[in-house]
Amino acid sequence: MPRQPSVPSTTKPARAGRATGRVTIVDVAREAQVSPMTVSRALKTPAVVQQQARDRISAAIKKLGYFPNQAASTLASARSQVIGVLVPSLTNAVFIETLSGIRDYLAQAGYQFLIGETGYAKAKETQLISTYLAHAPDGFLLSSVEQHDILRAAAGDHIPAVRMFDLGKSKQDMSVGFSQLKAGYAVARHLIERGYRKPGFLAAQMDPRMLKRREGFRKGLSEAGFDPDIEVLLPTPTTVDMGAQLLRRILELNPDCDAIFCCNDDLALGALFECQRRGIQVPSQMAIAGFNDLSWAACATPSITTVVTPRYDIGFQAAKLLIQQLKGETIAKARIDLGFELAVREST
Amino acid sequence: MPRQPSVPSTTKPARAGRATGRVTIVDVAREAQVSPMTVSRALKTPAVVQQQARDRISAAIKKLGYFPNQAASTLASARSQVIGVLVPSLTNAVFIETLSGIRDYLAQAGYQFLIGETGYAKAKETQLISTYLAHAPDGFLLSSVEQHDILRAAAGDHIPAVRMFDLGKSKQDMSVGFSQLKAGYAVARHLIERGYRKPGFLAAQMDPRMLKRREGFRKGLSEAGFDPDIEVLLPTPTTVDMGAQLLRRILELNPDCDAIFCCNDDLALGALFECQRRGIQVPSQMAIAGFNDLSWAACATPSITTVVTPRYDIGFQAAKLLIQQLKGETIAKARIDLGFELAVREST
DNA sequence: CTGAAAGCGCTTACAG
DNA sequence: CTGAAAGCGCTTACAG
Repeated sequence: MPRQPSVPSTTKPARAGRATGRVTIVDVAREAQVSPMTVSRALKTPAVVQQQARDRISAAIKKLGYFPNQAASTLASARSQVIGVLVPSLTNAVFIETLSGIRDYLAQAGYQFLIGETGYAKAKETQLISTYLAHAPDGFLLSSVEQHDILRAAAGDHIPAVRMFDLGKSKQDMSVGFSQLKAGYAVARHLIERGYRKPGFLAAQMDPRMLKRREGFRKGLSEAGFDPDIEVLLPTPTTVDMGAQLLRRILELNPDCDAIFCCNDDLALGALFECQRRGIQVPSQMAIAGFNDLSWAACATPSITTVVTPRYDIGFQAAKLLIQQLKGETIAKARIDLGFELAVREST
Repeated sequence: MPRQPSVPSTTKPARAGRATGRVTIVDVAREAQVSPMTVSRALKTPAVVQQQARDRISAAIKKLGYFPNQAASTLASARSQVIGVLVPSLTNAVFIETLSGIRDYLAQAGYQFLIGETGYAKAKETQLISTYLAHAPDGFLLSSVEQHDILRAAAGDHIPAVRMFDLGKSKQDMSVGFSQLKAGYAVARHLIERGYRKPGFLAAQMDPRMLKRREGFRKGLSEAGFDPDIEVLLPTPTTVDMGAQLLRRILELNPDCDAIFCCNDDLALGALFECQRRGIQVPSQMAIAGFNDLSWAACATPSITTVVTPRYDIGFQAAKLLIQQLKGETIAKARIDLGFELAVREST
C-alpha cells in the first residue's frame, strides 16, 4: 500500500502552524516536473494530457503515495461526488437490496453516498435532506413521491433527485419503480381465479406504497363482486410476529376468511407460522400470499406465493438515471416502469 | 424552508467566472455586523461568543438561509465529521441492526458516515478504506480483526478505528463485541444438557467469527466426550434455502444426527422448513439451534432456540468509543465485551 | 470576547 | 497540450 513518506523539510518547509504533512498535487507536480494543473488534468481527463507527462505523473503518485483530497475538490469545483440516499427503513430487507443496486452503480461511476432512514415520514426526509445539504450532494435518491421545496431552494440551484419504488405522476419527474396498484390488483385476480371466496388483506406500516397495493387489491375484489372490506391494518412497523397477530385478528372478525394477501413477506411468514400453530392447513383451509419474494418465500413449507419486485434493479436504474442527468446526458425516459411478477407457489 | 435570496450585485459582485451564488459565512457576518470569525465561533463554540452577537448571527442565518459548507470546513480544519463504516454484508439483517446503532450514536454527535460492504474479504476492506481516504474520514468502524497498514500510513497520521463483533486480542486496540467462542461453547453445553447425543454443526460463509463459534462448539462437544466432527460447512453465502440443503447433507452423512447448531438463524429457518417438508418432528427427532435471534426465531412453529447477540449495541457502543477517542476523552475500557444470551425455546 | 491575515488543496477560467 | 493566477468557504494561529 502507498506509504506516506516523511517529507524532508528541505523540499517542503512547514508553513507557520498549518502543515498537515499530507502529500498534495503540488508535491506530485514537483516530482513529475509538470504544473499542478497538469496533474489535475491527468487525474480527471487523462486523454487531454500527453502520454509522457502522464507516465511521469503516475510514477510520482505511486512514489509519494498521493491520494486526492475530496474536500478540496468539492470546494473548488462545487461537485462533491456524493449522492444523498433516503430510504424508509434500514431494517427492511427490501430497501437493503435497493441499496446494493445503488452502490453497485455508484461505485463504478466514482460516487459515494450518504444513507438516511426516513422512518416512512416526510418530515424526517425533509430534515435529512437539510442535514445532507452541508455535504453538498450532487443529487438525491428518494423514496417518497412528494416534492421537497428545499431541493429547489438550496444552493441557489435545483438539486436533481430520482424517486424510487413508485412511479411519478408526471413524465418529467424522474422516477424508477413499478405500479403498486397493478401489483395489488394482480394478487386479487389470482386469488379469485384460484377459487377463494373470502380473501382478506393484512397490513402494517401505513406507507403510501402499501396503500396503493391495497387500493389495487380492493379494486380487483370489487370488480369481481367480492367484499373488499375484509382487512386488518395496523399503523405500527412490520414484524414477523405481527403477521401472526394479524391472522388471529382477521379470523376473529371474519371466521370464514379463506385467503389472505399480506402486504409483505414478513407478515406472510408470521401468518404461516400461526396457521401451523393452530393446525390450519395451508392452502386448503387458508391461502397465503405475500409481497416482495424475500429469501424464505420460495423455500417455506408450503412455499409462499408472492409478488416478485425488482428491488435491486430499482436502485441500480435510479442511480444510473441520476448520474446520466448529472452528466448532462439526454434522458430517453424519465419514468422507468420495471414491472413485477407474480410467483405462484404452494400457499395459494 | 430557507429560500436562497437572489443576491443583488451591489452587495455581492460576481467574481470573474466563479460566483456560486451560495450564501457564505461572510454574507452572514456582514448582515450581523460581526467578523466571519465570530460567525464561525457562534456555530462551533457558541459559549465563547457574546449573547448579543449570537442573536444577531442567528437572525442573519435565518434571514439569508445560510447552511455551512462541509467541504470548506473539512479542508480548513482537516476534520471531515465523516466516519467510514465497513461491514461484511448489507444483505444480512445482523449488520443492518448494527448500522442502526451506529447511525443513532453518530447522528446525535453530528457525524455522517459512509457505508461499505466488504463481502467478508480483507482485500476488499483494504480497498474500501483506500477509497474512503479521499473523503478524509475522521475514523473508521471496521468488522475485521486484522490490522490495516494503510490506516497508519495514510495522511501522515494514524486514523483511529474501532473493531466490531469480535474482541480484539490486545486491550489497547479498541473493539466492541462478544466472545464468539464462548457463544458456540454455550450452545454445545445446552444441547448436551438437553440429552442430545449426536449434535452437528451447519455453516456457510466461512468468516472468522463463524469459525470461532465453531471452535467453541467443538470444544464443548469434545470436553463432554462427544464427536465434534459431525458437521457440514460451505464457503458460499448464507441463504434460507441453504439451511434446507445443509440439513439434507448432514442427514446423508450422519443419519443418527439428533440436533444441529446452525451458525445463523437463516440457516436454522431453512433447516426447520426442510424438517417440516420431510415430516421430521422438531425437536423430538431433530433439535435445531440458531444464532442471532432474528425476528422470526421467537415466533416460528416451533419457536427456535438461538443465541441473542447485542447487534444494535455493538454499533452504538463502537461509535461512542470512536467519538470519545476523536474528542481526546480518556477511554476507560478500549475492549468492550457486551456478552450474549442463550434463548432456550421449543426447538431444542 | 473579537478580528485581520493566511492557508487548507484543489479547479476554474483564461491565456498561450 | 500546458501553465500562472485567483478563488472556492471555511478555520488556524496569532494578536489584541
